[in-house]
Amino acid sequence: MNFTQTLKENQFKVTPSRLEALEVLSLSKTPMTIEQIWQKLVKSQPNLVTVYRIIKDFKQKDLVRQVDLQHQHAHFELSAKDDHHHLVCTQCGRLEDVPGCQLNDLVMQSVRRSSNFTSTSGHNFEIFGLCKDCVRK
Amino acid sequence: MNFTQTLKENQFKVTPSRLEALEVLSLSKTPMTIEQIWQKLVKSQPNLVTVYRIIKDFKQKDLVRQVDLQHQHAHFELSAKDDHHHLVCTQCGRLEDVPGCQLNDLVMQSVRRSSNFTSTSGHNFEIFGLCKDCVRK
DNA sequence: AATTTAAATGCAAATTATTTGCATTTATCA
DNA sequence: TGATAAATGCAAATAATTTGCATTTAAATT
Repeated sequence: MNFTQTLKENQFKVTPSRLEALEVLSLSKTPMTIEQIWQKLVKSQPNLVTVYRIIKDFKQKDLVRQVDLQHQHAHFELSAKDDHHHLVCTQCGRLEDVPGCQLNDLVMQSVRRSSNFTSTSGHNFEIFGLCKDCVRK
Repeated sequence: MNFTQTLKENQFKVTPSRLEALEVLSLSKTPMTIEQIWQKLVKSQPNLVTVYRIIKDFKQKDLVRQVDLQHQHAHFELSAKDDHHHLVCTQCGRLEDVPGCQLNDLVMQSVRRSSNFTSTSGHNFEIFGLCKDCVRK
């Protein structure tokens, strides 16, 4: 995928931080916090505030989606990644991707029945429980 | 529902704040923030910190579930309420309950296929989009 | 009913996450 | 190459949540 093009298509100026942010997100197998993204931005080394702003703008343009794992901070992942959901350990935070998404019919059905909404931009589906390590304790 | 009994069953001391918190949550049609719960606690008038602690303890015992609407603070609702999910407006925050939950099979299937998890305590499913008022603008 | 005790609460202060204001720099376009 | 609007950095503000510690209270025991 061409990050420069992605940025241009979304009316963003092509800056080193934004390019590297896209790269970092695309390489990550799990949703990342702002702090985690920031630490991976070794080439551009932007200010933490800049990372907040970049990700916020990406979210607004639906380039990334926000994932809430009920930790103490938001997580983000590229929207371009395959639709999937997550298993989250409520004790240690351990995370597992659940590949594939069988929710699209349900989403459409929900919208069809709604009187306030006629379209959607995305959805989140997280499953909480104890991972095998935490069950032992 | 008998709130005193609910508290005792969960090894909580029966205090005015906890009783009223359960009452307030049970009367609410939408998930509430800590601040909103606090403002409704007119009889017991506890400190805001106490509300944080009460809800945290309730969550630990699965009396309430946390709902993330991607606003700037967490929301909570009684677990006893029917399993359902939410339509959330990404612009104005407008919220609509989607009654019923057809996700249990999917949750069980996900767990069956997982190597790290063998059980779950709950799940969240939120659908994001623009409500009809915000679409107009 | 009075006494004991662990748990619950209040208050002040700390911590963490996120945002804002403003001055400076930089990507883009004429 | 120069002009300009957007992007960035830095300091400080705000918002959400947590912690420490002293005091109060529910409930178990006498």
